Amino acid sequence: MIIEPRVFDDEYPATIQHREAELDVLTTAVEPILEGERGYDVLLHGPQGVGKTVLTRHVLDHLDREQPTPNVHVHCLGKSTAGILRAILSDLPGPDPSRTTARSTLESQLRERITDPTVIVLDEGDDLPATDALCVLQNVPKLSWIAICHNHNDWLSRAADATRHAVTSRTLGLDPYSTAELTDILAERRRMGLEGDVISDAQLTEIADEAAGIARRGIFALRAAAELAVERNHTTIEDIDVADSFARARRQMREHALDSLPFHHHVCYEIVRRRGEVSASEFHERYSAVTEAVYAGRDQTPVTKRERRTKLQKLVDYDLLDREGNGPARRYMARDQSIGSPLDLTVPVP
DNA sequence: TCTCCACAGGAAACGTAGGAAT
DNA sequence: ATTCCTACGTTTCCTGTGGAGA
Repeated sequence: MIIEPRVFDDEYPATIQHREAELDVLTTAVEPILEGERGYDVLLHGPQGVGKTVLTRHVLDHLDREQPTPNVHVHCLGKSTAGILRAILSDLPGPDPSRTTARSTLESQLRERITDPTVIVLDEGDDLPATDALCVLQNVPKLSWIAICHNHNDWLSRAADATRHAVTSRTLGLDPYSTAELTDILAERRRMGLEGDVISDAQLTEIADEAAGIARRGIFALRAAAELAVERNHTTIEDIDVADSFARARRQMREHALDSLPFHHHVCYEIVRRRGEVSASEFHERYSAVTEAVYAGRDQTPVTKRERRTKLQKLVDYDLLDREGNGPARRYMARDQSIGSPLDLTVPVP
């Protein structure tokens, strides 16, 4: 049924549909590069899964075909200024900087290595204003950047004046797609990734509608529907497969997110998940009760309350936990209690 | 309404691993 | 071999906030 699984991956280079105006703005921003000049800096914003990264890749691939232009894609989430600079240098020709190379050294290496127009894509850049990375990059003559974030108002209010000034005329927002637009996008994936007519137009529209304009959600659901049909020995995707696809797609996205997190996060997640819902005080009480068993024989040691709060925040950001209330009334709950940690954690339930 | 307590989260300090310099 | 330097993860300290109880 699925003839080309890659079609449903985030990185798959599909054609860009229903983003003509946005494509134009981004293309104009990199146009000076064709004249050997530095491009314009851009802030690209919009909800998760509406194609910000895909659009950026498309524009840079097109630019590269017209005139070979180095570009570096950096995942900024959780990185410090030095971490971002190091990631850029690692991707450029030349020796990789070490973990402890001084920041000032990284800055001068960057200026030395970037002699031709280069574009840096700062993906997941919501926390960039808290770092000095943009100030450093703005001082590299031939370098321009495209920062990708979710909430641009918040981003701009936290950004340094120079940064805000650089993107005032080039802040570009991507809205969720309409159901009709997303149906078109899904139809293309159907054509490239699935056998014949295994799914009807009406079913595609249903998926698009349920995805509420979020392309990634729709594409994941389409793949999930096909997987379910195969597992159930259906010759085509049936309505029941479509109906069940959304839960499976959400589950896959969350499992992937949990997989990517380190040990402490798994401990915190499991404590909340096994209870379903806990208050902050119950959480800390439980953490203290299980640490001896959970951390026994490991390199890591239990973390303090303050650090646990940071881990919980990350789990909320990753859509694995939800929370309600403020202060002492705050409660944490698992978004999907059926998703367990892939690590075999022994968190005894009393 | 006031006081107390626990939590949230920002900022600074600290300890450590590991690369660079001597 | 040693000493120094750096980034990073974590802890410590702190201020602000909200609910519970008097």
